[in-house]
Amino acid sequence: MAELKSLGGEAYLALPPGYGPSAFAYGAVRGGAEGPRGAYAGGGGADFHPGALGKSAESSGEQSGDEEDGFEAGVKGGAAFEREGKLKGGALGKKPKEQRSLRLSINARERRRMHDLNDALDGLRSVIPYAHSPSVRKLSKIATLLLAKNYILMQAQALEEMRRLVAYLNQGQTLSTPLPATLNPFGQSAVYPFGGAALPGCPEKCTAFTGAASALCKHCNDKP
DNA sequence: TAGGCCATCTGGTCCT
DNA sequence: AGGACCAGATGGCCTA
Repeated sequence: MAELKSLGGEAYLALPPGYGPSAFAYGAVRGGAEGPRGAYAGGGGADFHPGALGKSAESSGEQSGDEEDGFEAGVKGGAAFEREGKLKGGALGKKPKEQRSLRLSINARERRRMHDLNDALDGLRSVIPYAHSPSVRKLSKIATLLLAKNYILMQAQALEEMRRLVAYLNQGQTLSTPLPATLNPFGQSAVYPFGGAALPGCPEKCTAFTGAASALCKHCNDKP
């Protein structure tokens, strides 16, 4: 988290209570960051055959073994399935063997879908600035999403501040000139909250800025 | 041991 | 009809 704050200089990359350091920065790898735990080694299915679901096959669509593995009697959901004694196909009057085959196919698709989702989350993690050390536990899903959101907000504000600085440096131009729509994806009313009040210590210069202490403002930095 | 996180199964719903 | 998406349920693993 320290790394995050150092990048932004502010707390935009901080997570809400509960998703903070305790959520992922233990400094301990949980079964190996990309290790067995993440490799669907067993997952939930009590009788699920771990070996058949290696990471290599998950999102590639190669679920050749799906039709066999995972549907032993004791599988978690399978138990429910047995209990219910019905499913879509059953209602349609399919033979039990066809029902089972259809169910396995649906399960495999869902598994693949979730693996793709996890791959996307991994991709998101890879571009979020946090400690990517093997000694640091992988960000949880919720932490990844919250951190990504804050990171986007931080980048948006930095961009806005940079634009205002450019306008300020170009003294000849009107500081209040709105940015072209093409350069302001958030429109006139930005989604990120910061006001336009002058900084107390720098009223004559910082009215053009956002109201937040700015590392980009020379006057703010000069004044004690 | 409790709580957090996760993978998987499942049935329902919506869309093509 | 088949596929995608979703939410609930279940159970395993890990950490405090």
